Amino acid sequence: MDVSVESDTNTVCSGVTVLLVDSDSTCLTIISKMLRTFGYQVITAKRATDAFCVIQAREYKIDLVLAEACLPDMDKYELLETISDTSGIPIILMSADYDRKAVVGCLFKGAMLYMVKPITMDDLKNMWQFAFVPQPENESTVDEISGVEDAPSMESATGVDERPNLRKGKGKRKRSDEMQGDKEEDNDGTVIQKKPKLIWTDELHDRFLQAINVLGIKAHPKTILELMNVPGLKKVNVASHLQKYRLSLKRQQETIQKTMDIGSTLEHAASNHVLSEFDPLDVLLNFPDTQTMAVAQQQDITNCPTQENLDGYMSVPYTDCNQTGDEVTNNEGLELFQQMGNSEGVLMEENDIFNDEDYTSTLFDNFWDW
DNA sequence: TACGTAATAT
DNA sequence: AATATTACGT
Repeated sequence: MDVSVESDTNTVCSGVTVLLVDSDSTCLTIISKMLRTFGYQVITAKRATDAFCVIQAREYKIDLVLAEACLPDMDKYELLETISDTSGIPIILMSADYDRKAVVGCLFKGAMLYMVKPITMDDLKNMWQFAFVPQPENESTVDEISGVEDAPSMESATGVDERPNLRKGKGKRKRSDEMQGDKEEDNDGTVIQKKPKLIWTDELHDRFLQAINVLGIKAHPKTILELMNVPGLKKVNVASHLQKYRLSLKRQQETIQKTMDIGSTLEHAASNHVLSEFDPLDVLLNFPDTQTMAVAQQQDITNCPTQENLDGYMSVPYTDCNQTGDEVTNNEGLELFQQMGNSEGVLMEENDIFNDEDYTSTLFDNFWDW
């Protein structure tokens, strides 16, 4: 060991929180240890999407992202776009392969530094300084063009985020009394963030519905996933949601069946002059239970509660997120669908598409009108 | 291997 | 309550 770590070197980095992203467990462990040796606070993630979730969750103030350039779930340029551009957190990339073009490309895309593995202690020693390099405001470029004024991003309402986050005093992070399952700490004391649950926002769910509409009978988890084309969304997410969706469909059908049964009995009774003075249809409409059922059936059966959630998932720019190579289908509908999702990084106009009554079909109409 | 379903866990 | 995970049969 030619690098000796002195105690005063420790203090230099001790306020800097690094989000370490590497799919390789060994790298993750080693680099994490090295970082902690210098006094960095380390949060680890194995996938780009996990890292993104950590950042979006804003539970920790990340000063620096140190990420392996080759991650299984995201291309390095996409990683830079999604994380660096949206959060403004400085990103340092690392990789074993040293392709000059790639390095320059990453720098051009906003990376602070591209380090070639293996990472040495020296590589990490001064890395904290990047947390203090002012980041360009890249959100303004779009707004300047469109002439729209800066919309205050609402998460600044927390009023805290001033990066870099050098804690005064030796501020310990939240301790175990506040940890309820989504976090844990390994034997090193390295904080490991478990992947947060996916929240099916209205937008996400709409996209899901659209995919199902387009696919029709071929709507299976895999195909839906591909068609939705949402970074970070996994097949299991879709499968789980699909299961729930189908269950609710089934319940809906049963409800309809019940109403029809009641209707027919009433009709039957009326024809037997038991209730001859009532118009069966009228009875049906005014019969409290059946009415509720009819109303219930009109509503969107799958309306997930709106929550303040990972705007992350939907605010991710969709453009260029198909490096993972979606198979292009010849289906016209599919192409339309893709275009639509990729057009603006916005899924759908926020107008009054989403009203209660049968907004599925409204959406679908809108889809074809696109 | 992917899928669907039910049961169960978080 | 919503979502994730697991087990198991297809």
